Amino acid sequence: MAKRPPSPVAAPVAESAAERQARRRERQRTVADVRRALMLDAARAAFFELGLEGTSMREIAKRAGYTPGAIYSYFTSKEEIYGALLGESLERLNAAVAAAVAGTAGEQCLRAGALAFYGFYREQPRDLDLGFYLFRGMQPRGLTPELNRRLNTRLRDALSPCEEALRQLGMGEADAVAETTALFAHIVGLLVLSHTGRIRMFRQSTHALFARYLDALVARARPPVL
Amino acid sequence: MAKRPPSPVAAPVAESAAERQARRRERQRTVADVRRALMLDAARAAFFELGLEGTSMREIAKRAGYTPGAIYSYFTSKEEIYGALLGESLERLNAAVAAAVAGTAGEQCLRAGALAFYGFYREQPRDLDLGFYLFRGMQPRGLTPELNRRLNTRLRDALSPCEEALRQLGMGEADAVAETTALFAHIVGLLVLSHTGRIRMFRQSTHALFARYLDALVARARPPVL
Amino acid sequence: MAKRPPSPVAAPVAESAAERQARRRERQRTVADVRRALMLDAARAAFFELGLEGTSMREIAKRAGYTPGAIYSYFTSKEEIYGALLGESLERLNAAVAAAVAGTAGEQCLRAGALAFYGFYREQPRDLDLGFYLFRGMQPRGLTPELNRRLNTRLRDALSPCEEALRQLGMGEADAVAETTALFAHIVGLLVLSHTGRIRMFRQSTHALFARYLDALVARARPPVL
Amino acid sequence: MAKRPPSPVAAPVAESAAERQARRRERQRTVADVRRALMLDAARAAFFELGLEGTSMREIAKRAGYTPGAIYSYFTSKEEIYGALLGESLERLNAAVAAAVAGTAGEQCLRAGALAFYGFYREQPRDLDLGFYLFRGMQPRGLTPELNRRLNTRLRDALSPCEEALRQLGMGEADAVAETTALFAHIVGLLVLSHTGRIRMFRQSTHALFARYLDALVARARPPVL
DNA sequence: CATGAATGAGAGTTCATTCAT
DNA sequence: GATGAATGAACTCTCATTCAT
Repeated sequence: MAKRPPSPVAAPVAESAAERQARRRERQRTVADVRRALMLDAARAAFFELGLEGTSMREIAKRAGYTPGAIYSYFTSKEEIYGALLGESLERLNAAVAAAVAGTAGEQCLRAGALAFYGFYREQPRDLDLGFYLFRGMQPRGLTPELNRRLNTRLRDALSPCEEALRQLGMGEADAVAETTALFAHIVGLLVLSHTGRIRMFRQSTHALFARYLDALVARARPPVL
Repeated sequence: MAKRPPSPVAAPVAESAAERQARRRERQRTVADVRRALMLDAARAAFFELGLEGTSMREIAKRAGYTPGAIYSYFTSKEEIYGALLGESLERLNAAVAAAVAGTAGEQCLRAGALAFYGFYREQPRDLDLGFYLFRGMQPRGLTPELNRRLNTRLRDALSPCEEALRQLGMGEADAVAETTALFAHIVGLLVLSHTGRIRMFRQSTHALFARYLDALVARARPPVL
Repeated sequence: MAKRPPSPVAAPVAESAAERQARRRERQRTVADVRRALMLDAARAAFFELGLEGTSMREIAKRAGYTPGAIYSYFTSKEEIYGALLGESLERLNAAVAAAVAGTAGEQCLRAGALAFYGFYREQPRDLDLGFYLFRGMQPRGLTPELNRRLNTRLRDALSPCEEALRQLGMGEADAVAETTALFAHIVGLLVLSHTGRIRMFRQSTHALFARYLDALVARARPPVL
Repeated sequence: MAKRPPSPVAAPVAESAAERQARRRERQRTVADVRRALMLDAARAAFFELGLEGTSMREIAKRAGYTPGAIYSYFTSKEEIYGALLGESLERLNAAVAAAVAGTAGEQCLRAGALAFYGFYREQPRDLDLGFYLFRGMQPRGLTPELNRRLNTRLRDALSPCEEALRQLGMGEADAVAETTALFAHIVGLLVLSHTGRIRMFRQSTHALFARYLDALVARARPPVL
């Protein structure tokens, strides 16, 4: 991070005007970076506390100890802040995963890495919001509890044929429910990834992935006969 | 109230005042229903085009051919509109699933039902937004394509240990990538369901479900030695 | 109230067309009066419960069992309702006073009448609102309790010279406070009456009345020397 | 932060950067105060012209030469404006009273103070509205002059027993009318003070005060026989 | 670089009143 | 006479962003 290269042979004499200017520019850039980071800290704290859409530029500025206008010296828009925050979130994610898999291999590595990834977002949902452009932090606001229950029921209704089929295929009660829930989650996950364009980075076809999941599920439900 | 003098010789076809009033009321209710549906159509179109949070009451009114105040004759708030729209979305979902599984059983039913569920949201992402309160607020605008690519890379980096582990366990190249992507989707799906409270309706523990998924994945990666 | 004059020589034969029409008109007017009264009842109840400015035409209509438009068949505007309500309030006031003074005379009458007048408004502040065009029922809304206290203090400060003077003139502590409060009330009362034009009906000069009050107060404070 | 290179030969008159900044801050605060006062002026003018509830933030902004949003840099809500205006009104009241009683004592002080208090509100009724939350909402518009006259008559009717009693007790015609009017004003004043909670600040009972007034009135009406 | 006042657009909601039916 | 949908204007307040200083 220290951008000033150690001058190997420090000239005892006065530095040239050009050198002085270069050093000054560098120092300024460092100061600017610090302040930028300070604002990002404020923004992250605000986002995590108030949600993406509950956070105004005023709020960020206040928390950073600046006035609204000052932010625009470091970021061109609110969205740029969002982008910077997302980048930083991903660095933390990578660090968490790397720490978890350090010194492991094979199955242990798979389990550790997957759990770290899962745990990262599990513990800090706001990072998930950040990662998938989710406003409002996915809270059911304004829906009466009763309406919410009714809607949940209908959602579950749509999955009941699958649940019933799993039982028909010989699955136990508890397993059928668990597998239906997992199926539901898998579908939602695939779709969120698909709609946010995240799945493209794996060059995978959403359809193919889903077909694959279904095959494995059927295999689990109808165990090898022999 | 009956202003019509009693006709001494009531024609058998003439309807009574009460009947007329009843018919009038019904007609009005129908008209009201039609207009309510009209507004819902406008709201759905607006939501689908502008996103949930980009849609204002003014916009809905304009699309429906009304002034803002008129909406409040049919809905008490913006959130009620959202609720109505969500309810209707779920009805369409159930209809789609029911049609797909009609006359099937066992594995065929499982596959048909799951595919219908998946396909419903696949084809109309806004229904997914609706169903999971996904307010997509900031999207690409602030994210330059180049930044987006860089972020995607970092996201993928976080999953590379798992991918590598799968290969170590003997999985082929293509399978390893596919399973990693599927793992990613499964995690995101579980988390979205968890944060929106949808998983509660199955009375399942997110952690247990994830452990189960991991076990199955390991089993797939390291086939029975027999 | 019965508007139909008793027909002295009731013709046993059928009444003329003109008579019939007259009777019908009268009946209709009676019906209309009843409905008007019904709406006034609803309006009064709403005003008394929600205050003058918290009451909307919708609210009045709902309480009367009608739709908003219907009101306009009986009143040309919200303000006309207010006028009618005020008239009716004054009738109740007169009835209350009349009942109180019935069978009294002299001092007893004075005391009974004044107390009845006072008690009428004391018990039902909304009638006071009505009588003096006071919106919001005179509640200090939106002022923090602390600010309210501060302002009250400043108001009292403005009266403290008078209080001090009363003590200087020989009045006891308690009496001085009481007389200051009474002075305050008298001033406010005179001004409210003056600004609402109510004092004109007595053809009295506000100034003269206030001078008179002051003279009496001085006399009370400095009792006759002899 | 100091961008000015240190002047090797500091002129004794040159102010330091800190001084300059302090001066700048003060100037800005003064400017802000001026603008705040400007907005208060606009608000007062609007209130005085349109009444408290007829004045919107838009109106205030327009009169101050700003857009609605600008007001919120100086006041957090409409009610805060109201509070500030009321506070300022009370300061003017205190100044007026203080000026009037300066150098007086005893009876002279009592008369001067009371008259100043009375005169302050007499000359500017809107200050009275401000001080007692008198939102005059409906006023004459809906009350035709003729209806107003009729209502005034009924109001006077309610007081006629008292007027008559005063005459019975030996009071002259003119005095009876004056005392009745004064009684009316006193009642209204007490009630307004009571309903706005202003009487509480004197820790006086409205009832006791009214009884006291009545006693004094009776004493005036029936002079000591001696 | 930082300020902070100001903009301008827009948010959801309410209301008295009108008028075709 | 009554309905009730609809209007149109208004309401308070919030926000990202700009810009002279």
